[in-house]
Parts: sequence; C-alpha cells; structure tokens
Amino acid sequence: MSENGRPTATIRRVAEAAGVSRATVSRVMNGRSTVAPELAARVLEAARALDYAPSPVARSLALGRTATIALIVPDLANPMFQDVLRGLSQAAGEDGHRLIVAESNENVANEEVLAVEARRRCDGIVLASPRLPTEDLERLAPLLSPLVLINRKLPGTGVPSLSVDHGAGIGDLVAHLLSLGHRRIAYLSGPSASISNQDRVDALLRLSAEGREFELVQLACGATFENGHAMAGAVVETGATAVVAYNDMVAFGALSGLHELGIPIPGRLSITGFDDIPFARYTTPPLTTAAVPKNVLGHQAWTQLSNQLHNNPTQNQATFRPRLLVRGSTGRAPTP
Amino acid sequence: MSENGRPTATIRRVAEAAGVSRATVSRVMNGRSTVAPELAARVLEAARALDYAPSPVARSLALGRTATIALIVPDLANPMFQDVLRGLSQAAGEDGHRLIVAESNENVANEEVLAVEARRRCDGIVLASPRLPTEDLERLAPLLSPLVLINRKLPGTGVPSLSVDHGAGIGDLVAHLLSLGHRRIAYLSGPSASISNQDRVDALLRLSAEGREFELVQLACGATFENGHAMAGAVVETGATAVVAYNDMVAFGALSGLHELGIPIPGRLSITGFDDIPFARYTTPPLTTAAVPKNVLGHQAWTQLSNQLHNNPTQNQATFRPRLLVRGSTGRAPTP
DNA sequence: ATGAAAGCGCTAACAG
DNA sequence: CTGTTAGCGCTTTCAT
Repeated sequence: MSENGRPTATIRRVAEAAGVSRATVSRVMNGRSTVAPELAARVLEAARALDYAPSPVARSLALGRTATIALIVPDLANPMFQDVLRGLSQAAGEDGHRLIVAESNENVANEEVLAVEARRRCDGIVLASPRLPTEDLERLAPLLSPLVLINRKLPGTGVPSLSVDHGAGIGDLVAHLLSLGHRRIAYLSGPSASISNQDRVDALLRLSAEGREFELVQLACGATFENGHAMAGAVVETGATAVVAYNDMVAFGALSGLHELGIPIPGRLSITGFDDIPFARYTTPPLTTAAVPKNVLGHQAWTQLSNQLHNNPTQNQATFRPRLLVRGSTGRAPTP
Repeated sequence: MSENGRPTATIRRVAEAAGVSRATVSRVMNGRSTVAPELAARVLEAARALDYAPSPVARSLALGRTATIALIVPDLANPMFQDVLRGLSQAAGEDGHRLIVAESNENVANEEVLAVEARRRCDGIVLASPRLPTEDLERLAPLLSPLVLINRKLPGTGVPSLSVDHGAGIGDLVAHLLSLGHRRIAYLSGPSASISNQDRVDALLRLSAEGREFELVQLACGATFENGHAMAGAVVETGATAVVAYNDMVAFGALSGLHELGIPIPGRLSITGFDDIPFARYTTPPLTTAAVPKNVLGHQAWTQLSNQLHNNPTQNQATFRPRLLVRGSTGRAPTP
C-alpha cells in the first residue's frame, strides 16, 4: 500500500489513457458484459503500459467481499494444525482466496476477540477451538458465519463441522491388537480436559465392556514425549502386553523409555500411537498408529466454507475415520 | 463481509444515533484529538448499542494501509518455515497486524505472481524464496517493498535480509568433532542446488584446507531421511569416524541406517545434524546439532518490516549464528 | 455498448 | 471542539 517508484496506477488513469470511462475499464478488467473489441484492446493496452492492476482493497470495499478467509487455531506448533493449515491454504489458494492465520496461544478470551476481528477482514472463518465453552461458541457462531468448525460440533445450528472419529481409530487399533492375541491393554491417557482424549477413553471403555475380550488398564499420562517417557516403568508394572498411547508423541516417549528399560518392542510389549505425525514412521521400531487425514481436513474445510460463500448446501457434520497404519511397533502377544 | 442477523452497523448509523457527524464518531473511535467528554460518551454509547466496530476494509482504503503483512514460503511442510511462520505471526500479532500466508509449492513462476498480488493487499512482505534467480529477485524487490528476505541477500539494495550463518554452524560442529579427536570426517551433502548446502560445503572445504587437521570426504546425499538412510553403508566404507549431515533429517536417516548395520553410535561413529528440528532431541542417541533460531528469525522479520513501515532505519543484513547443541550422537573418536 | 453518477465505509483537511 | 467536504479506488445501476 505504500509508494515506491511511480505511484500505483489507478483505474482513473487507465480510463484517461484509453480515453474511456472508468466503468468500461472495470468491465474490461473483469471480463464483464460485452465491450467493443476495439475499446477493450485500447483498455488492455493502456493497462499494460501503466502496469495497472485493480486494487484488491478498493474492490473489497465495493464488492463487500475480500477473497480472504481466516484460520484460527490455539497453537501453530501443533502438527495437527500445521497440516490443516497447509491443506486449507492450498485449497483456498487454488480458488483464488488468501488465508489469514491467527494463533490464540490457547488463550480463550483472546480467541473470541481474534475471531470476531478477523471475520471483519474476511469472508469466512475456519475455527479450531478445543477449549472455548460451548455456550460461548454458540453465541459467537452467528457473528462469525460463514464458519467451519474443526473438531467441535454445534448440533442444530447448521454450522458445518469436521471432526476426527477418534473412537473408530481406537476401535481399529484395538481390533488390531486383539488379532495379535493381546488381552491386557494399557491406555496412556491424554490431558483429561481434552475432548479427543475423552473420545478415546469412551471408545476403550465401550470396547472392553462389550466384548469382554480384553482388560483395560488406564494410566494418567499427558500429551508429550516426556509424559510418555515417564510412564515406561508404570506400563511394565501393569503387566499389559500392549499399550495404546494417547498420541504419537506419548507413544514415542514410552517407546524410548521402554527401550531404556531393556524391554523389547514389540517382542515383549506392543505399542500404538495416534495421529501419524511425520516422525511416526521413523521411530525404532516404526509406530503403528491411526493416521488422521489432517490435510484432507484442511481441504474439506475450504469446501464447506466455499459452499457457504456461494450459498450452496453444506454438509453439516463430516467425520473422518483415521486410517490404521500397521508398522513395526506392534506384534504378537508374548506367550507366557 | 456477508450479512447475518442485523446488518453490520456503519459509522453513519452511529453518527445519526448519537446526533453527531461521522467525523466525530471517527475521532472518538480512534481516540483522536479532543472531543467533548459529553459527546464522546454519547458516541461510545451509541456504538455499543449498535454493536458497532469500524470496517477494517474501509479503513484500509481510506488510510492506504491494511495492518496486514504476508509471508511467502516455498513449502509450508518445512519445519524451518513453520517456525518462522509462528514467530512472525506472533510478533506481528502483538503489534496488531494480521498475517497472510502463501505457499508457492516450490513453483518459482507462481511465486512472483503470488508475491506481487499479495503485496497489494498488504503493507509488506516477508519472502523466503530459495530458488528465485537473483536477477528476478532484484527486479521484484522494488515492487514488493517494504520487503524482508529470509536466507537470501540483495547487497546494495537496502533490502533487509535475515540469514542463518551456516558456515559458523558447521565451524562449531567441526570444532566439536575435532576436540573429540576425529580426524576423518564424512559430509553427507544436501541438494546441490541449495545455497545453504553450498554454504556448508564451502565452510568445510575452508576448514579442512586451513588447519589441515582433518580429512574431508564428501558424499552426495540429499535432504531427506531416506537419503540419509541409504548412505549408511557408504559412510562406513569411507573409514570416517564422524559424519556431518546436511541436516537433521539426513542425520536421522543415517543414524537409523547405521543402527541397522550394527554400528554403535557414538562408539564407532559420531554423527551431527543441522537445524534442531523438534525431533532431534528424541532420536537414539539424541542428535548433536546446530540449532537454527527459527522463531527468532520470524520475530526479527517483523521487527525489520515494522521498521520499514514506520520509516525507521533497518538493519540491512542480520546473520544468525546457530547454537551448538551437544547431545548423545557425538563422542570421542575410537582409538584404532 | 458505453458513460454518468452514486455508493461501499471510513479518514482527513479545512473551516468555523 | 465540531461539522462539512472531499476523497481512497472500484463496481454498478441507470440512462442513453
């Protein structure tokens, strides 16, 4: 927006140079209605000569839309959001939309202000807000619309929401472990406040109650490598033959801790992660995990937002089933 | 920008409601000059009642600035850029600026268009463009100004540039290895087109020529885990006692490959990485590496951009020296 | 098919 | 201290 070299050409200058009205320039630049070929040529020529390009800001004001959307996440360091960001940026970019990113730093109060403010410069919002109380979210939603939610639902409001089916992922993981003969499984749980952890716990509880095929041992853990690492000893003491970790980081930490204790993996203990972060395939042994389609989520978020922008029908609830990735960290249960 | 619920209040409505002119409302909203307390109160009250907030788009047009900047990177999957993004987003955010991100997908042609287009909606650009030919960059720079370059220099143009001193990093790494008694060092080189690889090679060549303290063996490799993994055998054959890898991914791959060959690390072979990606501390053994201050780069980028926006003097070339992180993957050279 | 004119919502001289 | 006026640059009826 600032001046360097020659001042940026405006539509007025082009109009003068081409000897036509601004309206005509506008029409030509937008390929609108039919302008006499000769005039059109003159305009194009003048535009080229003056190095003219329409001002996006002025267009935004006149049109009432910005061709920009915003992504609001609690934490840009989280691999989950990094990939959603990539997918969203790419998808929106292909449709000629720019992406503004805002990080709330896990600060919920901040998040509200950020979102509302962002919405004013944008045509729509993709919001990942694991912590915001549902009632606040409900109050906010109309202000933010068009809006797409990541891993949050607002039933009955018509706000499209994309979520990962953590339960199904856990189901696949457990089925895999059962097929390998495991009958006593330890769960290294994530942050208790986390909804996604609750999803996992619920699924595990249901599975162990339903089939009674395995015993479940819950261990309070956390979400980090260090948390997982610290639980290695406790895991061994449970006598479990397999451990389901809250996520890949925890699994990785546990793997590392068990390594140090001299426990062979998967010989004596099998271990699974969740997410399929970039490094999951490179641990030793590589991590069996439930891969969350993070990029797809980003793409879908754009699809849903784009639908709203064009007043097309949206899919209110899309659930993404993680894909089971069997790698080296799981094997047959040891025979006692 | 679209309508939900009641149409968004405008400055005009507020003015009418408060019985003042739009100019006064504007003044109050911006804390400008001194408005009679009584009027100010009326305006504020009206604004609150109408749920009014000034339109950023209209302000942008009127003011000629958007309070937005853009970051353009070749690849959002690259941990380097992810962290720069975080740092930049945070720093700019604290100063009330939004961040637009654009990914060129390593497509240089795309990059030019993207950058110029982005510049029109923004007040400034942070550009990471490892591939763009210098002459193109020189032509582009004036159009993009205010501009900050990441890992590229444009000497004599006054364009601020932030770069990592790869040579110094390599110097620290090599000094560390020499102090451990290593006298034959293999370098797993990165993509030959990469300037940062060239920096490293130059430093190594200089070091081995200058002091003649060690022999250098170069091995063409790449930038990925797989590339490093594939070179494990070749590394052993060189008879080197230490390997300096192009980056952490390569080091990690090599580590893994050497592991499979049964080579004790660091007992028989020491190995170093570069970057300090999040997982470097979690490999077995943890990777000795040169930590690039990626977040700081992001923050500094904002500082330099902000200086330009305020017509303050800028620091034209800032070079960031990586920090040597000694971890478990390096040890004393084996005694023959 | 083209131009004149009004308007998007806000800010910034300039008067008073 | 406040209001009037004139833009910022573009789009879009509405006439012609």
